[in-house]
Amino acid sequence: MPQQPAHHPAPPAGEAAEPVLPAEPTQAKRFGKTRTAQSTALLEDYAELIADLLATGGEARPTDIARRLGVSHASAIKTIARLKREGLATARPYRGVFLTEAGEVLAARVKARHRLVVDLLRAVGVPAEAAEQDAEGIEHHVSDLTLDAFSRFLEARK
Amino acid sequence: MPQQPAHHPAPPAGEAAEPVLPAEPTQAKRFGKTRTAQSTALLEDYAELIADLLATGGEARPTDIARRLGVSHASAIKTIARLKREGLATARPYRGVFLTEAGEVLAARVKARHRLVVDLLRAVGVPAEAAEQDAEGIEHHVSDLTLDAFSRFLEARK
DNA sequence: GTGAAGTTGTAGCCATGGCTACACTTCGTC
DNA sequence: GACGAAGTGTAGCCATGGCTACAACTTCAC
Repeated sequence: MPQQPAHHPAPPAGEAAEPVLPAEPTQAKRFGKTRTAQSTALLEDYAELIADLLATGGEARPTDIARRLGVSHASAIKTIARLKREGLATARPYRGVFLTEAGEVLAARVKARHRLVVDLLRAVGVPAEAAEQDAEGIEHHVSDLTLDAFSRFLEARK
Repeated sequence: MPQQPAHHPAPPAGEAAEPVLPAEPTQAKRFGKTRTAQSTALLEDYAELIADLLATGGEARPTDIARRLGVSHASAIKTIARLKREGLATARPYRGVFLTEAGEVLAARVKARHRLVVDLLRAVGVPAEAAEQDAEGIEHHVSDLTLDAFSRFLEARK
């Protein structure tokens, strides 16, 4: 959804175009980051699911993915196309979806992160069902720094 | 972004339209919820910011809001229009933005939730800056149940 | 091999939430 | 009071991610 890039028709370009750092409010950076995160979240979810399907069932068909996520197959196919564009997956017509090297890496990272978030929520007393559910949304907004902290916290109280 | 509603032209409608519960996979519900959350997140952020501006500066002008969030004023105005549509804010042309009763309530809830999330992150060892930043994204995905757990956890170790 | 059923892909619509460009207030200064 | 700067509003574009409808392909049973 964010399409900041590509735009900015480059200020007049003739006249030095003032190098004014717009004194970007600190809140703005956070805000932008949050908005952008949402754009990768979907790809992360797909990568994770595809990895899961391939690992267990052996096959990741668009229809399976759509059913698991509760969206129409058309939506799934559209997103799969985007996965391909981003170099995370490969898929030949009527032949199922596979992850590229990069896709595998992403999936593994996402999966590990998901577990860590769920574990932390459980550790602070969140009921299992709520932990699973909320983790789904939370995980996409957890920075590496925070992840480290979670990890240390869990380690310490083990 | 989700526009599930309004659609569903109602299945044929002539023939009983099988009451088949599609055996909705549990994952689907979580997924849908996450996707939908994103749609309210923006309104929550705006409500909170407007409340903040009104409380401190006394005025909430579209341009101020835009600057604080790092978006163009046009984008801000568009979202303010949506706030109005949803009955969360009022605004007369060239006269600044105000929150309705409902908007105030939302803002207060969001603010409290934000604090709670930040406090919890800090409590498990996340550095201050990262806590603030990640909370911005996380807060929109924290259920009441989880919020309660956070609250109890913080209380217990106080 | 043929046909029906299921899967896949494409086209086209809608709302959100970014953006720029341009027009129109409003306000402060002189 | 007139003027220019700043703020406001509108229009129109783009990408994402939903959806339905329809067409094309595969598969499987017979």
